[in-house]
Amino acid sequence: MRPIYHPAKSDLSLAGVLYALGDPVRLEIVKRLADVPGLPCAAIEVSVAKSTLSHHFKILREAGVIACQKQGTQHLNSLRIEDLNDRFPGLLEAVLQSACDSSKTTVLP
Amino acid sequence: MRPIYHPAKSDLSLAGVLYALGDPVRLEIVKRLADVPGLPCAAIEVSVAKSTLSHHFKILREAGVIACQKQGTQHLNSLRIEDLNDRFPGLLEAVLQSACDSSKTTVLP
DNA sequence: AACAATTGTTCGATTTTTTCGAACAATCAA
DNA sequence: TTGATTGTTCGAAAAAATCGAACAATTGTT
Repeated sequence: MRPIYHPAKSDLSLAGVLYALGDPVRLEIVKRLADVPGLPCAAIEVSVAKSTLSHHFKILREAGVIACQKQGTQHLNSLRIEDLNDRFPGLLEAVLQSACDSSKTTVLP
Repeated sequence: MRPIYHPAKSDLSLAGVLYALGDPVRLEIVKRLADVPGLPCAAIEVSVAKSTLSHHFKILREAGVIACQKQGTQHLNSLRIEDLNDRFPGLLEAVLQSACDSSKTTVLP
């Protein structure tokens, strides 16, 4: 497998990060990773096809929202909290607070 | 012309707002409106077709990011600052601060 | 009243993105 | 080896973005 691409912190763009966050499935992924860092893709329970979920992880990764590390057959994902806070102070906190405090965030159709 | 649709504050979704903000053109619109409330569409200088710009305004409006009021032939746009702050505390401030980078950071009421 | 100018929306076609299932690749365990 | 697990890639279909042209609403001018 090819090495997994991650953008440098300095290459993150606000529009790119907001775009990555602007999808219910991806927002759910981010919310879960905020609670439990290091989750594999399969630990996210959403009602989309496996290939679509893989696509969502790729969007998040290439936007710089998450980092991904191979371990065995799994890909362990975590939020790039420090990088995000450094480039966009307060953004992640605001997103996570809004995403979690309602707790009725529906991901399904 | 039909009356212009604006979602109620309670209908705003985080993913919808983030999606609306996750585009360079729309982010530029929001940035300009943060500086100068009440701008008509034509005051935004971006390199997209007029019809595309109209589409971007519609996305922002239907996500609840901006409100739009007809006055003559113009549509005066402004950010729904209070509604956004009420539903997603800290989000707009973080976005505007990162979007405007080191320049003036006049943000919230 | 016309008539044109200004501002923005809507329409139809093209391009781009998203989504899905199926096939593929990598790793581990028996 | 074989099988199970985890995730990616491929090709086609569905959805969304973009553009230019045409349209609509209002204002100003003749």
